[in-house]
Amino acid sequence: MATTKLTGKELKQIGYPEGRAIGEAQKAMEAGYKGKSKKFKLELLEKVVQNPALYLKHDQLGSIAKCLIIKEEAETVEQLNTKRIPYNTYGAEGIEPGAVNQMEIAMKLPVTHSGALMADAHQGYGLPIGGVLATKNAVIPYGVGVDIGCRMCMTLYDMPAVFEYESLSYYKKLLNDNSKFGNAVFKRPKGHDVLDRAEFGEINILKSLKDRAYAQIGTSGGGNHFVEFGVAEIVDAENEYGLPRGKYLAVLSHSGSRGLGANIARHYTKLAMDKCRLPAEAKHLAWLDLDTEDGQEYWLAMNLAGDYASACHHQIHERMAISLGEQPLAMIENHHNFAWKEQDAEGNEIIVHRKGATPAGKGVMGIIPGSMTSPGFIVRGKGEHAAINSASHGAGRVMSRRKAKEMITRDEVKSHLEHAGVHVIGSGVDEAPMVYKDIHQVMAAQQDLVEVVGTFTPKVVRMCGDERFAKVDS
DNA sequence: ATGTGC
Repeated sequence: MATTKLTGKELKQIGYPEGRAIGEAQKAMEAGYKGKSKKFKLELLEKVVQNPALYLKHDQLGSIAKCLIIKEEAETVEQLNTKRIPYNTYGAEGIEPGAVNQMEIAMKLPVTHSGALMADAHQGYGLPIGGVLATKNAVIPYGVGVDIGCRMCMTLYDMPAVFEYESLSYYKKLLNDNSKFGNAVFKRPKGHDVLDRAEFGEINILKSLKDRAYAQIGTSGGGNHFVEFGVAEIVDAENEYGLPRGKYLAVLSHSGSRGLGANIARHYTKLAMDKCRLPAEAKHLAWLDLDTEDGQEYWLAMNLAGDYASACHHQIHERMAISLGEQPLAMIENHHNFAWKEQDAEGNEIIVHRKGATPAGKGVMGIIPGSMTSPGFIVRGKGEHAAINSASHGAGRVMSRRKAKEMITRDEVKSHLEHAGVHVIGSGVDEAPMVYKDIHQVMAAQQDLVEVVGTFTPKVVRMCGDERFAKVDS
């Protein structure tokens, strides 16, 4: 019964390790010991964990014992290398020491091939945000990040890019009608091929995530995610879209894979940390070998989450195009939280993790957003091997969310936005423009990595209003 | 990032 159901926490208290044994124990108790008291169950399970070998052949408890024993055999303790592989840093003067420290730990992993630190780097879990890490046949869930497939997407329109007083309410209405933030979802979610993918039926964790993925498709979530109208200005006449130099009305979106990716990340991070034991300072860098079932499963699930994130953006832009009554001239998009199979300079396969970094292989197009009141950039990668074909994924935070809530007032943000002529729906002070680094300095630090094809100036922005904090609405 | 918890 619900009242006597054991929690993972209780099982850990009697000595159960993180991992499958906990789930097996819960299952066994529900199946064969349903009427028994909590005390009885806990005492029984404690005996199993203390001497699993005795219970291997037991009808109800054998599966728990198996997990406990196999786990012991599978668990290996990995050591860090004493020497770290050298790596390049871009814009070092603007990067906090915590991020550098995390990168240096990552460069000592036995599976590390190479790495680079981007100019917008700041501290994260395991690998810093703005960290690029190439490994040999291993994938690090925390090297991808919690929001798998977090990405940018921009559409450009052959429409006048004017934002006068009369047109503001029109753009605000389009944003309100065609995007959903926070917990909100569309009443009638659009279908998409990604929802029919076989992985949803083939991988256990995905079975339980499909319904919510269906409900949340086309939504943006929270945090630093946004959908905005603005002015794109193409400055490179030799661009691959055939766009003449000049100004365009543009829609820019930033979001990821919602609950789907978050739960995939959580599941496989736990699994990796369970199977791949590392010294405390590196524990979040636990990896999955790509030749194992878990590693292959994560790879498939990660790619599904990436495609789902992409689908969400495409639906946002599709809804906008319908409302605008125009087809976009071009769409530019890129993941910036993901892992790819790529090749090093000698042609060997490497697994490149970009955790808050823009792919910038030669000729690869991408978007590097600034802040609400500073421009973003449409960029073309230069294929710089020293940066592992990468660039920053934005300006980078200069102030934590918590600090922003302490230091910045709603009025300050309001007057800052007013002065810049930017109109905002939603957002909190923790996403105020002043919490970000100067994008121009960041771009200056990565001139060898990308060339600028165009700029984007936000005009009407929608973010997730966070009612717990001062809401900025102007 | 995430129904922000395990």
